[in-house]
Amino acid sequence: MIKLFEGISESSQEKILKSLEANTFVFKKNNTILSSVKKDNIIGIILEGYIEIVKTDYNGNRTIIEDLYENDIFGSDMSSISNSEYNIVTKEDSKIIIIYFNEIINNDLSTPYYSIFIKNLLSIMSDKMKTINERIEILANKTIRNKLLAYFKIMSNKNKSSVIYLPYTYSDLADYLGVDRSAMYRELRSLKDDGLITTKNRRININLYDEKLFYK
Amino acid sequence: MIKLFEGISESSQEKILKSLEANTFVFKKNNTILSSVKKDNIIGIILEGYIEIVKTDYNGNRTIIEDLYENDIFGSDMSSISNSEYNIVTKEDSKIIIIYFNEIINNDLSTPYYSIFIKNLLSIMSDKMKTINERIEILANKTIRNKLLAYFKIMSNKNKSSVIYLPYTYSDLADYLGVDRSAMYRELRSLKDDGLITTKNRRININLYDEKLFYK
DNA sequence: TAATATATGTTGCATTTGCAACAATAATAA
DNA sequence: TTATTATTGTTGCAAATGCAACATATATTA
Repeated sequence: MIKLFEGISESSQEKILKSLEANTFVFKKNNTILSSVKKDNIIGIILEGYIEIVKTDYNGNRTIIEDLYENDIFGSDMSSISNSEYNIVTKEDSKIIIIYFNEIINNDLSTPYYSIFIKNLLSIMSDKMKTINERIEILANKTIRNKLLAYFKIMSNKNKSSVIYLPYTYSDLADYLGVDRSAMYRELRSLKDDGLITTKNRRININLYDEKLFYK
Repeated sequence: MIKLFEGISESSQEKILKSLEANTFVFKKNNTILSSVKKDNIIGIILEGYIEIVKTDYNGNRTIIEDLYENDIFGSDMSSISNSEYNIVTKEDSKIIIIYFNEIINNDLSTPYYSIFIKNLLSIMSDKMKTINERIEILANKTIRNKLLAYFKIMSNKNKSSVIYLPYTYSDLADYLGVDRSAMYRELRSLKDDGLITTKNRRININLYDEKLFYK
């Protein structure tokens, strides 16, 4: 079920999409679907699949901005004044809708179903802001250790479990945390040595309970 | 002019605020207006003044999350699953509106002016997402030098000028960039030595043009 | 299957950074 | 005005980090 269309009949969905000049696209796995071009005024909504937004700067430094799944949105949050390149890459076969933000704002379709649509969008954006802010909370930490711990805590809270599964490789995690991969490994080892985590492949068990050690 | 009410008559504004159970508050300078308590479901809109959102973690590490002026919003973006404390502090006498987000979503007031209101909010949230994302772009840099440069570039682009004025102290800047103050000073000196910036108090002139040096 | 590419894991070393501690200046309050 | 507090500016040093260069293991593709 697509959250964006919650409470809206299929025929109304079509009317909305038509009036917004929205387009649905289907992409195969591992395709760059949008690079730097014209992502200023669009909102993309993932209907199916798994895509990743990756920033590459002038030095070739890769940063994973976010991983997006069904119901997630992108576009409204990409900085247009940066001189880095954002790439939107499918990690699985994916289906997305692209809407022009101005169309949403300027459309004066004041039907009940359109107002539900807008509220759904508002709600999705609010969720997304929380996600982006968690990212800031992680990145604002000064040490790799604390970045990892912040990441683990947030993931663990989300899953309501002390076990988390990395959604990507450890290299990607380093890119997500904005740190060097080998340095991150050192810290992971140190966390293991301190008994704060145990890992098996991309499965990480977190012992949150020894708070003193946790925040050393 | 308050962007949130753009295109809405004063009488309609009142109706909206009443139906959303919104409250307007006035605060004197240097007051903590909301601490950790119950900020999950609210949106605050700054009508007048200047407020700052500051995160303090278990170790006393301070992070400036954002500085907010007229028309800015807060609340929808604060992570509720973190174990850090967020404080919202007035830096000047300020006037804000607090709205419960659920009221917005669940309100079925489908009048034309309410739909304008929602669109205004959508637009404000979209702007805010851009701002938050710029923050990520800054924090994702590995070195203090590059964080500073990213910050300068973004500010300079915003002002469309190679001169920027820090909106706060250099100590605050360090907290904003998530780095140690003295280490930041060293980098500032190095940037000056390389001729990339000149400073006079909180006025910073940026020489963007020597790109090779800029991204060394 | 073999060949190739990607991911994991480790280390030495130079650089960057955080921390603590200090002095000097500027801003604010009594 | 003077006293007090906050900000600016600097330094030595230990710790953390990035970088480069590996070896090994695991996936992926031909």
